[in-house]
Amino acid sequence: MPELPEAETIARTLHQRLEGRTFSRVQVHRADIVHGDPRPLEETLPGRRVVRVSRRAKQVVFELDPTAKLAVRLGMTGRLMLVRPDAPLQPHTHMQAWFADTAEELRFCDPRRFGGLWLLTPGGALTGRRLTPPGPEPLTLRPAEFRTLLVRKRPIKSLLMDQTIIAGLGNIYCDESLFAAGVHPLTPARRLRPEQADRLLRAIKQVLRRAIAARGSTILDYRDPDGNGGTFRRQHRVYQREGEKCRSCGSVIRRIVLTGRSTFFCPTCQRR
DNA sequence: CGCATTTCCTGGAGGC
DNA sequence: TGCCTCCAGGAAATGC
Repeated sequence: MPELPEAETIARTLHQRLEGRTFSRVQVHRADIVHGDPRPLEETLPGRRVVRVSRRAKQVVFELDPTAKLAVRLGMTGRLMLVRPDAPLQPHTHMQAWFADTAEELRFCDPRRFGGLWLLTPGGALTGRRLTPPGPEPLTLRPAEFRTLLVRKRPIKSLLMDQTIIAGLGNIYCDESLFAAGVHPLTPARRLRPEQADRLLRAIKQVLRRAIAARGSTILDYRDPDGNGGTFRRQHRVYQREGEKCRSCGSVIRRIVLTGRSTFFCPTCQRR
């Protein structure tokens, strides 16, 4: 499930390979995964040049010239791939794009279709699914601002999972950050002491930086544009380790369900 | 209003 | 082996 580090890895790879390239042809196989400007991508993308590929929250964003953006939400199983044009077409490939100045072909695949593409143009109408503006980026967030986000009494984990509060954290990196900070996931956010809040933000940044360095976590589906997995899973301390021993204290890692999501933590290292 | 629960969707896992 | 049911999970909609 692509979260911030996976989206960052994908965006960096695509930027390296597609910067300056101009779309020549696009084929959409499922129109219902495209949102935003209602004009078909087949007409709007060809002729536009890729100025930059970057990441915002968990989205991969293509900045184009003439001015437009293509935002890609990967959802659970979304993949952006760079392939040779003769590569066999995998099931659930919803879009293919070709370029005027490279043989590489870009494909968007998403079996579960929780993801999608948003074409954002100046003054363009917005149709289809909504792209809610994400909260602040954790890697550049200042401690003082982070503390002001923690005024709710919701459990800290459900707050960190809320993309409108803070962008880019999903189930894996929430659990790993809370462990690294020694904070119990059910702690009401407003009950965190300022020093705990500061420690949590430092933990979030460290976990994300290490995960980016490892090119993300591959559990089942995640792959980068070249089909390679990330290796951060080896460094997981709690995520999907229910019943195994805590690497710090030896206690048995527990799993609870919080707002419908599996939540893993060490009952000793993360006290209420 | 604030929070929890349900919905979307498919493939993989587990039961028998 | 094969069929069936269950379930994960991000984000939006719905419910309380």
